[in-house]
Amino acid sequence: MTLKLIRHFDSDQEKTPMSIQELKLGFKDCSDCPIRHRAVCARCEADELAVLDEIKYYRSYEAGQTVVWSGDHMDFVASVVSGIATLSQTMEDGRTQMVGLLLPSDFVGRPGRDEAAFDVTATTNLVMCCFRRKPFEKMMAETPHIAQRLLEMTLDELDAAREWMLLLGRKTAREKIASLIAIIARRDATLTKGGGTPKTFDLPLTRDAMSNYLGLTLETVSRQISALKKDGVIQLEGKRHVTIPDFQRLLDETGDDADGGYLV
Amino acid sequence: MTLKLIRHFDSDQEKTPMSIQELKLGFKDCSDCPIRHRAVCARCEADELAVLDEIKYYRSYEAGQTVVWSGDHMDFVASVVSGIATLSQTMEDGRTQMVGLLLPSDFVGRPGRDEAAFDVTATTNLVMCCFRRKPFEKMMAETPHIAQRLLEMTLDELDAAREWMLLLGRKTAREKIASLIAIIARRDATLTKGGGTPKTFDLPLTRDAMSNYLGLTLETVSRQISALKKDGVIQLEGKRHVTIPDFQRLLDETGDDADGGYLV
DNA sequence: CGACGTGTTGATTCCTGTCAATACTCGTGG
DNA sequence: CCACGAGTATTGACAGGAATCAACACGTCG
Repeated sequence: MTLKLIRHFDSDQEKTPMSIQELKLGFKDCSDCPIRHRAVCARCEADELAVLDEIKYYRSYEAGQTVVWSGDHMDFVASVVSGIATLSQTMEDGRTQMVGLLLPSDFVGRPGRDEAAFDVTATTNLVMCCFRRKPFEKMMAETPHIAQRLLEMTLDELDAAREWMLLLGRKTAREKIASLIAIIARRDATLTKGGGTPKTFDLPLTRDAMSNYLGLTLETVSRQISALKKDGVIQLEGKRHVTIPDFQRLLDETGDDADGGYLV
Repeated sequence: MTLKLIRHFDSDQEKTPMSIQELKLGFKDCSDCPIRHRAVCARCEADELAVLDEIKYYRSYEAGQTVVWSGDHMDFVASVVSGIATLSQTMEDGRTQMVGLLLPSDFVGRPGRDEAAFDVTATTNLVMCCFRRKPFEKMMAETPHIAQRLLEMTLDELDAAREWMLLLGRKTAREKIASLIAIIARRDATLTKGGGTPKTFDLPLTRDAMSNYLGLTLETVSRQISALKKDGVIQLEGKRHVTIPDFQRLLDETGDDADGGYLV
């Protein structure tokens, strides 16, 4: 377990801002920020960052905590700095569907709306860089660099959502699992610069979270992972650590086009 | 059948721009345009419209025609002026999933990308207001009104895509059909100002298109429509004309929250 | 040790897909 | 005028894949 320097907030308690020092983020200011060149602030100049700095504060959550509930009042928007969060929807009878997977640099919240449309949950320990909503909106209207970057990010998310819709609507359970593993493997490769073979990484999601991502039950997820393992498409050490001996073999199982559209 | 004044283009033929007059659009310029206040140009001032006017041209397609194929080069972006188009993805073995339903005022194409990511098909006769991509991108960088509106529209689309993901991943066939009919009924009510009971309208999609929207087969769509009819949730005249005697009853079948989040 | 969270596996059900036959509408052409 | 075909839709029989219900394994933590 990591040190308990990351504080725990109950969602109905008043949350207090922290300074960078308190959080032990590992960086001092925006120029050292790990998401500096990918987040909503990516295009900002030094003077623009200074303005952002005025309205920002850090907040952290422990794995499993809810960041906001659908329908809650949200007085901030935020960027994920580290960790993973999920966006999800729940029906009255408890069926839930994940509708977004938020990774470092991803944006949470919607300018112009003060009510959360989805549940946001931290699936790992999570640090977010929050901006007070009103000043952020004002700044968006004044500094095109932010609005431009946000548009670009939103268009990317929309594309991803549409790929995801194909998966949910038309893929078999086996194809869904293969697709998810391929997505995670690709992302891991870009983060760690590990483009080699075999690819090795940890699944950052529980079976239950995977089932919510894929529109399956957790039993089906477990069965299909076992099947892919039995067929030699993946190898498992423990429950989470995956090795992919032949990435093309995995891609063949996803049902996607041979050339994929992605660079591998 | 409408007059054949709307010209037909084969997708591999050179497409020629048309003037407003040729197309018999029923309006003379942007200020009379039916989508003036909802499309990407909604926030533009008169002088900005004048610039847009320089780079725009109209194009029309007959029902069933493909507007662009996924992977095609696209030298324009566009707004739907009238008619309905769909965005869809197809897997190698022919399985297809609709990922967007484009109604009047909706935007097609992505600034900064010259290759279509999805198939765009006209499901009814369709008129689009096209902008040459390069000058449009230049203009976006210079006139915040366009970028602002596009961001707003893209965020709306992302929200809609996420609702759709819940439908695809977790709803039963019956709930999917009820949801689709409710969506169409709501939209029809906003267009025709017909908020009354019973609601009556035509389904603008074939059974096959509905199945692609919902991630079902057309047989299942047909069966569930028959079932809803048998149970008195909807009434049918012919194949397409629907009457909803009790809208709340229909909403109860969608699986959504009782209060819906939508104003009815 | 026992409780709990997480994950695997088995038996069974049932919803939806698949394959197939038929009906209806609309245009076309003999 | 009617036969014919194409496109659209309905319905039935059947199979199969995923959900459901249930038992059990494993590791961690108190």
